[in-house]
Amino acid sequence: MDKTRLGNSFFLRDVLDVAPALIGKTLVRRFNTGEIRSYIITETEAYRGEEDKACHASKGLTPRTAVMYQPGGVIYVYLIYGMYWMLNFVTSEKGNPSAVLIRGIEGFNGPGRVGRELQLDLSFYGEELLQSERLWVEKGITPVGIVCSERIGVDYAGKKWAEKKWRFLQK
DNA sequence: CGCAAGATTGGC
DNA sequence: CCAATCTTGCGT
Repeated sequence: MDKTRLGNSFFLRDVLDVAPALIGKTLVRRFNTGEIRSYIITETEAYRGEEDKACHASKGLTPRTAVMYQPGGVIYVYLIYGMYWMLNFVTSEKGNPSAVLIRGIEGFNGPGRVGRELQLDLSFYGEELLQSERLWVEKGITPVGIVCSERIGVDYAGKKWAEKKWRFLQK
């Protein structure tokens, strides 16, 4: 096991700490062909607990959100608009359903493009980042600067939650 | 059981 | 502006 792979202690923190900390980290994907590609994470968004109306866990514990109730360090993927797989990492301790959406990696901006590049599918749901042979996160670079802004596409959650500046990106 | 909307993207 | 494409949650 690689020494630089980020373990559960990295993800067992508040999602508002983990989301910005992921900027500059290295996302590693080992494809079925055996090819390994690495990408620097450039943009993330935090979704924080049942009270966050923009977070899927605001619907409570369902088959879809169940993985978010696990301890941090596992993968949460879901299909949106029938064609895009969104990549998320669960954070926080067990029972505090939060996750970080990976909105951008170097060369690929937008969560849909990220999922397409990484060739994600439902089989990644619940996979542990510390154990996975095909997707994990490693120590990366020190970002020169991180800026935050409002999350994208969550107006439906109402003003209180839509205006939270929980989107983080490399300056 | 039907249906509207979605943490999006790309084309017209 | 709007279609693609399908899962999910909610209303009936």
